[in-house]
Amino acid sequence: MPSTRENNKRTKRKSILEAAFRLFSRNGYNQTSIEELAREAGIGKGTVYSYFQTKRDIVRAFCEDELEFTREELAVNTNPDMPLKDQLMIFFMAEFKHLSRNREFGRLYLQETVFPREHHSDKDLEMQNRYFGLLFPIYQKAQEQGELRKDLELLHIAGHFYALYLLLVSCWFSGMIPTEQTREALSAMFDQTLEGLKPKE
Amino acid sequence: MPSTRENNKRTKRKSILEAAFRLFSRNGYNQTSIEELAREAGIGKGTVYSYFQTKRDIVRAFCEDELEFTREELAVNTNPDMPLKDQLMIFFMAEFKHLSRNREFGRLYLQETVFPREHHSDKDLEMQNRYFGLLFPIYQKAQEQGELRKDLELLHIAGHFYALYLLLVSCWFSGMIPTEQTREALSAMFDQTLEGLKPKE
DNA sequence: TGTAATAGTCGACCAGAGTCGAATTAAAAT
DNA sequence: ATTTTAATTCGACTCTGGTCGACTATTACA
Repeated sequence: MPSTRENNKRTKRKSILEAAFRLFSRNGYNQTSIEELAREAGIGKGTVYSYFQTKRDIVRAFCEDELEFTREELAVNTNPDMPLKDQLMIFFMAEFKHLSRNREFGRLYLQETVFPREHHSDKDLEMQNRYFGLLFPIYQKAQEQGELRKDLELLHIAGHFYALYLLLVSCWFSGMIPTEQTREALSAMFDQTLEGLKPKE
Repeated sequence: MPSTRENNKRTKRKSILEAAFRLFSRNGYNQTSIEELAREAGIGKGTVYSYFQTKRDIVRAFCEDELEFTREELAVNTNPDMPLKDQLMIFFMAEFKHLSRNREFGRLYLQETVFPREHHSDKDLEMQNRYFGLLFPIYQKAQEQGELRKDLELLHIAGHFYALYLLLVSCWFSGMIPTEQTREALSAMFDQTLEGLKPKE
């Protein structure tokens, strides 16, 4: 029995996120006040804070939903028999596409995720595990097929590629790499790395 | 002739930074109000804002000073004849030491530097150039001495190691790597990478 | 030395993030 | 149906980052 309450809660949460998306996208994060946001969502200011702890948490929730969606979609469209390089490019470029569509959101989310004030919470760890769960099998298979050295820990491999992705994103944010060149840049960095991680003949 | 004015300005700027260091370190960034900071520095609130545009700029200025100091010190203590790996470890661990001593400052600084709202300013670019200026010669020499493949661009090499350092820092902030294990973790990642970047026999 | 121009200081003020407890509404108990 | 209990909503309120313009000290110039 879907009680009136639970129903209401989910609806309101969604309407807050939708209002946030509209307003943040149109006017920017800092230019949108919580009061305005509450008005747009048709509720009182205080109510917003019973759904989200802080203004930033709204961004975070939005990104997490979006990211999950992106990754689910990806898990379907990806083919585990492709070469490692291709799979990595598809994965990280999808991630980047999501980021570039929501530059401001993505920025705030990354700031807090990559350099968090507190140690990772359970929620963070869960997100991380889901991320690894998506990539580990790909690296593992690549090891089995001789595309990667077998003496490397999966975690190190995953970290290595993730680090390069972070660098790309950082360069993009700071304007060193324009959007059109991101693919090429990432590709070059991955090639360089894959060259080093493949087994010796 | 050091005019009364310029003298005063430098003194005040310093006293703001010192007060900020004391208060931010003791009570945290968010727990310290500008008014409190002004009181500690012995000036009015408005005056703080004639020295720094925003509260965060205070952190930024502090870090830039500190970073410059760290790097100058390093330039003296480092020996260009050491193996590449050793030099890199010294450089990045010095950087990390500075970070871990001022965790909160470093965090805020990295957030803005790695994922900036705007494209890099002239000041940012200058910092970056000074950074590259310190490392490029090291990589170049390593290429000449056969420690690194010669077909790689210096920028790519520098980016690669910097990316790994960023990852380390991120893992440290999120609690995945405790302080005592940072050296070991960085060392392992560098080994893995150097293996891939060295010339084929 | 006196006066005009300029640089530097200050705190009252404003706007917006986040809190709190009173009021309202839904669910449970009788 | 009525009362009790608990969840939810709300906006007045607080606190703080940042602005503004009146005030003061310094310098330039007559």
